[in-house]
Amino acid sequence: MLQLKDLPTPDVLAKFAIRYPDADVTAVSSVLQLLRVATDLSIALDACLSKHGLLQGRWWVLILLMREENKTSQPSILAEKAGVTRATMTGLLDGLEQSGLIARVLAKEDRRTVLINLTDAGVGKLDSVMPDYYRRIRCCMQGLDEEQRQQLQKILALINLGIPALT
Amino acid sequence: MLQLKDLPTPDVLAKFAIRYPDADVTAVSSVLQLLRVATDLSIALDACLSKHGLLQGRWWVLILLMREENKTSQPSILAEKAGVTRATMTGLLDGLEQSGLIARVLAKEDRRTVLINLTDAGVGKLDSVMPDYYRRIRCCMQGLDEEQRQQLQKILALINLGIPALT
DNA sequence: TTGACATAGTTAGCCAGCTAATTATAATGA
DNA sequence: TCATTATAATTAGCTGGCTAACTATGTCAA
Repeated sequence: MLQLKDLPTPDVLAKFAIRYPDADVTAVSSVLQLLRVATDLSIALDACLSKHGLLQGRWWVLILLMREENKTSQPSILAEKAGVTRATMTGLLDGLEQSGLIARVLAKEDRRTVLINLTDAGVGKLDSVMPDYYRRIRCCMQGLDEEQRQQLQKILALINLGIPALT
Repeated sequence: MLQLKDLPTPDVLAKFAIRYPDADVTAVSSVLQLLRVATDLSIALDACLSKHGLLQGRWWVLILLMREENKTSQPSILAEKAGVTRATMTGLLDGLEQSGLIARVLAKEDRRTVLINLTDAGVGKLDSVMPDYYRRIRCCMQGLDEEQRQQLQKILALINLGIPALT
């Protein structure tokens, strides 16, 4: 995702709206600001993860495993939940296995499947990352009171409703 | 950016909040939903661009040039405004030049700089993409009235304030 | 039983970002 | 003046996504 450092000023938007009458100025500026804030957030959180030697993809796999009762799952399920292809998940798991944060174990009941285990080292890694990560999220949301957080969630849900119609 | 298909349910969040007391549950769920909606939006808009044979990076360069009075700029300035490195901008411009949408012209006053011109074909490409793009944005924001759009912008600005403190 | 199909995971190769090093030109100060 | 430093753009090589093709295993119906 691009960082969109230079959002259009109102007069630039207005000029584009003259050339392209389909433009809904307040919709466009809202969407661009939304994309921009999300990108900046994502970059800032990436920086936090990389301080701990992690990238977003691998970190998310650790979280997904941590959610499981027995800290175990399968590559295809992890891929689905993380929103990446199975090929990409293979690569993520390769990296995590090399770092000793997960272990691959062959399943007995179906020899096609591989079970992915979060190791103690993996749990330890999360225990060192998550407090830092959560502290940062708390910090950047501290300017919003509970009502504003609910407003945000409601508005995001409304936008989300419109997304399927785009495809 | 990951697609985050599987956001934590409230009870998963609560369990994590027990292990990691720094977690601010409503902050975390707001941020995750924000990232998720933004990613989905970005993916949907990418799909729109790719129908027209464009990728986000190249398309954004065309827009930046279109904003200029004389439809001209420089690689380093474009890189800064698009939030990519100059090396990446070189690659984006290579692609656009091959498609004939921009032209490189050597500057006379400083022979280190290259002037980038949006060609007529480049303008034509924007003229075919933008109406479609704007129509989609209008469509996904149509569920929000003017007041909600303003609320969103205000809330995003508040979050944005907190981001610098993260780094 | 066995041939067709489905599923799990991996491999190979592409692409668009990135950093670091390189080339060419300009600006500056002893 | 000319050595040093700064700047503009590019090139080379890395990485983590992707798609498509492949291997191995399981399922199911004729």
